[in-house]
Amino acid sequence: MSKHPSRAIGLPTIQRLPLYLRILREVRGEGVQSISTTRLSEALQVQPIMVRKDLAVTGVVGRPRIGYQVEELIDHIERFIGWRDTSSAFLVGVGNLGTALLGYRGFEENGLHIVAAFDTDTKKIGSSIHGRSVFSLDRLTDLVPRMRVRIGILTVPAACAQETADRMVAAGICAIWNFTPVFLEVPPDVIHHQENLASSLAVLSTRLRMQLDPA
Amino acid sequence: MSKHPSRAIGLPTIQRLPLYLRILREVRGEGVQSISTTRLSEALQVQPIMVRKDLAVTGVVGRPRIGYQVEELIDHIERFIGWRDTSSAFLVGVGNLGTALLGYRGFEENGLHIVAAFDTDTKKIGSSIHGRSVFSLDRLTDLVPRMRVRIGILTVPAACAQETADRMVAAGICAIWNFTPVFLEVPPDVIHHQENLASSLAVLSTRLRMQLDPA
DNA sequence: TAGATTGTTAATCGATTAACAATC
DNA sequence: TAGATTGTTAATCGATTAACAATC
Repeated sequence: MSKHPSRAIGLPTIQRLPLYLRILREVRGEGVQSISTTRLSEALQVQPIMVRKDLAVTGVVGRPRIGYQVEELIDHIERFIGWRDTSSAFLVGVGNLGTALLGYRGFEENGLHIVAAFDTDTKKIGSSIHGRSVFSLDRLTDLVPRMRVRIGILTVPAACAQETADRMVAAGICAIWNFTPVFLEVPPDVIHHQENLASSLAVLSTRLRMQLDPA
Repeated sequence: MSKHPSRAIGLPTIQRLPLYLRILREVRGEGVQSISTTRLSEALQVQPIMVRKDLAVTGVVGRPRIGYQVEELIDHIERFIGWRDTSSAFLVGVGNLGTALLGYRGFEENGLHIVAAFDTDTKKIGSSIHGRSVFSLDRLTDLVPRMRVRIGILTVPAACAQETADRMVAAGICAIWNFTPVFLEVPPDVIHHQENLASSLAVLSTRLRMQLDPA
């Protein structure tokens, strides 16, 4: 029961943990029992010391000469991230992106279960998309507490992002995963995490521009 | 014609540039002519000094007391990122995510034009999705040079990610935007940028876990 | 002019990397 | 035992923030 230092875990570290997890699950599938940071660092193309530093935040302990027990390491990472037991989520906004996320398999293996979707379009309400019912947005207030859902995935058009977020908050959602390009204002106790394709594209575009036109 | 220091622009800076751009386009639409870093920093909830540092990399020059010319600033940011003239891209893998990206409007305004899609599924080949034709993957080698496409968007299943990336590279693609969770091996002159939903989810999940169970 | 804002130079902070003792 | 690997402590590097002179 290692007590983590409780505060100030770096964001980069948290972002790398799922990358290790993916490799670990892969080698577990191959029957590998233990693994060294050297091996992990090769797969991810980072320095071994960084891997050790990252893994340390989960409280896992390795053995010199041997490395880490794969099973134990997976367990520690999953616990640290909060992926050990599945969280339920609602998805609001069944457009292109919303539909795609409903069909995405990767969430389940990372402890996220989208239990239902919401929209304001009467043509969509009552239908079922990738096995999940689409409810009227009006039902949110009712269903969030009843189904004890804490996570809301926001995939509505930018124009109604803030308004929809407000409704999520009012319904009792604890964390909003925001796929719109809008900077939301939410109360300080509500977790807000924004996904930003434009930022990501900018990295790609800038590199490409620099390669073609170094100046 | 300010010459940027050419090397070592921080990644965080590049990722923030599109965020400024979004605000700037918004205020331009309202007829605003000039804007201060104070104003921008409020909209994005970052420090004003960071905004000035970020904008400086684009070579734009502001005026004390006034701020920056909105139009000029937009122009500089777009040029820096390489969004001034549109780049053509191919999308490979027309599953859930691929389909959603084909329907996403945001790319066009950020200088990315997806001109066609590719797949190996004969049921999809020959069809049209969100206005773009779906070709057989075999046509990639032929069409990349012919249409002078430099960017490839990879949305195939994880199992065939590396193989498909290899075909992109062989066809002459310069930059791969990888939406699979696979760490690709590509030649050093090929730009590779990986999108990772799991990393992003981990940030949200960890915060939620820490809020519920601080220890 | 007075004062708000830019842009530069220095200080702080955090993340990555290096060095090395401990250990199986 | 010898040697590979962990984990800790120190050094480096880069990004953010602070201070302040320059300027419109």
